[in-house]
Amino acid sequence: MKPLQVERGDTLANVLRRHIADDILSGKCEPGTRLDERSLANEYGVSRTPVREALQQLAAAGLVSSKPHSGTIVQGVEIERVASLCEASILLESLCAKLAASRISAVEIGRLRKIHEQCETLHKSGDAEGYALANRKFHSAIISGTQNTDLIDAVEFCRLRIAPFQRAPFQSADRRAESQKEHKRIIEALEARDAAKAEQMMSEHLSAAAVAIDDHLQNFFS
Amino acid sequence: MKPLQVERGDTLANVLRRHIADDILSGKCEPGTRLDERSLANEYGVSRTPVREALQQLAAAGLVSSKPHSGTIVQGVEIERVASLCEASILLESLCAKLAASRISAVEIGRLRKIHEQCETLHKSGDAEGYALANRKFHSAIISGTQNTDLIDAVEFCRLRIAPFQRAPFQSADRRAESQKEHKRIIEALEARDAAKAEQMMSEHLSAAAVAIDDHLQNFFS
DNA sequence: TAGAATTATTTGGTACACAATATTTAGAAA
DNA sequence: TTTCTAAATATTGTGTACCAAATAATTCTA
Repeated sequence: MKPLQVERGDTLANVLRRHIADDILSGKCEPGTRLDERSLANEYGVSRTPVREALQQLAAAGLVSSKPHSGTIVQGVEIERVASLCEASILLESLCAKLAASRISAVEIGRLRKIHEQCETLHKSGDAEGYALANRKFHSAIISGTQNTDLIDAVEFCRLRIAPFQRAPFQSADRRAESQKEHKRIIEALEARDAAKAEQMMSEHLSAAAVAIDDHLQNFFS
Repeated sequence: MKPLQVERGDTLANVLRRHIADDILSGKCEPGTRLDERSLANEYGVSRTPVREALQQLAAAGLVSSKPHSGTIVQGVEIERVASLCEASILLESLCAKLAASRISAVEIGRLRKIHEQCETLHKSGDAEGYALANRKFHSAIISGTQNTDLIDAVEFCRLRIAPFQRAPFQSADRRAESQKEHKRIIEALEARDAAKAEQMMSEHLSAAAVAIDDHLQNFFS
């Protein structure tokens, strides 16, 4: 039974949501896993009520899918769906990179550089999980650079869904090294305020990532 | 007490969510209105549980905002936020139009034309509410034309938030007439499979809509 | 073996109680 | 009067128990 702590101004349901979301994003809960309310309630030592609410929030975010009376499962790996997710992500994030080129602040670029350095350290130390996490931060930082909360929300909404599939490719040090080079080019384009180049670089980066994800899935299903 | 009917394979919470969402989108619940659970439960003759779940879903969609222990209110009219919403919507839907130009099926174009005709009828009969609804369908049809469910979800996620503010401008017959012309040009671009033009036309159309929305809000606050 | 009927299990919903917190109201002090 | 503090209030958040409804699993029959 895992102990939970709720800060003031927060709710148990929210804590649960984040906890379960972490388990999904970090791969502890594999896609396809059934999440039944009673088990989770027992596991965390709470009643069904907050568990239900947490699951509904996750369903709204698209991390799990639930059908009335037949429970909720972690969003599954349907290979053509991943392709669709990758395409959406490429389109949306390229758009963000283009926009961010003219809007991201100097402070934010500084933060971006710092994240990039952290990525480098994690890559060299072989911490694939850590790298995946830092990579997410890197992309979020660029999306935030658009300075438009509603655009940010929409794009993050899409990114959240693809997150569970983005970890796997980073197990490969080669892919991490490639990714680092691509990140560097993106930062340079942003610093140069070159919108077209930032868009182009982001598109190429995510296309490469998409290929890596697809590769991994193909291996998985053979 | 409003009677509710739940279809098989659906839940009361979902029915409630749609009902409340309609009330918000149609302007029956004005922005800023407090939605307390007990009142809603009494109003619909149900218990608090499904009401809570419906409200949480609406919060996830961004139609209402809720803070722990202090209830949920219909998302308010902050004028700079509307501008941000409009910009996000312009960017995302233009992207969709560009993509849809090469992907939308002939059947879908047919459906689009039909919706366009309905819009024409509603416009001429002076039914502003009906026009606003049909207008939403028109835009959704184009977004769906991208054939990418994840992109569709992300864009609709943004569109849902702006919906409450898009009704007002259509009170003006002039704006409806302009809108119709713009819609026509968009359809023609899509039929010609001219991606650049479809993108351009959609961007201009939504920019004009954004100006109309802003105009209306300025009048409202003076 | 395939299909139909039955059972089991899980979710969806109701009702009620109580705890926790934000908000408001009233009161005390400056 | 004003402002800060403290109690009162209302609403949300969570727990418990129970039942209904629907799906999933199982058994039985043809």
